[in-house]
Amino acid sequence: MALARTDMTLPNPSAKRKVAKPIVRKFYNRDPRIVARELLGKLLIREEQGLRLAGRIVETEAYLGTEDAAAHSAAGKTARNFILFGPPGFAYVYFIYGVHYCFNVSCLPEGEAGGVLIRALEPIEGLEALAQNREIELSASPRLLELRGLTSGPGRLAEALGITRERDNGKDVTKRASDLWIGDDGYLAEAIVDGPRIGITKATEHALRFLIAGNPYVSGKRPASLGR
DNA sequence: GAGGAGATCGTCT
DNA sequence: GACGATCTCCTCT
Repeated sequence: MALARTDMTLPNPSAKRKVAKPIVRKFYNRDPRIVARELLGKLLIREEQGLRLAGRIVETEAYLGTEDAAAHSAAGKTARNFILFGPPGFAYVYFIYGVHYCFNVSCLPEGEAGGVLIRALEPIEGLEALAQNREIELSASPRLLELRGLTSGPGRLAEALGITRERDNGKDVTKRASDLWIGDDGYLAEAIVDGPRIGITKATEHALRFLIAGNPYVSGKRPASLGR
């Protein structure tokens, strides 16, 4: 696994970017392993009251269907996980450890379970609002470590974007009309690495975690060179 | 810097 | 009643 680079530039709001377009549903109508890999570099966007919060997806995990012991869908369809068995391109949000929400996107055709967990984002737009949602006060010129704490982890990014089960479970992320959607601004993730999923106890032998090599905003243990 | 434990509650058996 | 796709704080080295 590649170590994170430390010379990564901080988000530059004035940098020229293409306008993000929603990703079509057929993108999600594929094997979660492919979707998880190709979602890297895309934008997760929350729009509310004329304000846009956005982060670039830098880390994902694929969860397969009933054959994947670590997936919520392993035991079959339940009141909680029915979104995973539905059509592709819909948000599956669940509450974990009594504290955190986690955001997934459903994959595969209706009737087949599969999903991709979004594990980490690189903050791109609405940094102050993201920090406010996390109850973190950013300094005037925030350092990498401050920004990293906003969205490096499933629970953190959900909190930063104000994602909850009540509000977002079942939302269509292929439609801009949703206030939570996934867009493509043409960014291409150059180097992608994979490895075992983390935070699980079953089916740990599969390399179903994908991340952009060298991106400092991924979750997990921070590289020693980044400091505490 | 690394590792461990507690928090806290929805879901499933 | 047990467990969990996490995070944060505290202690130890």
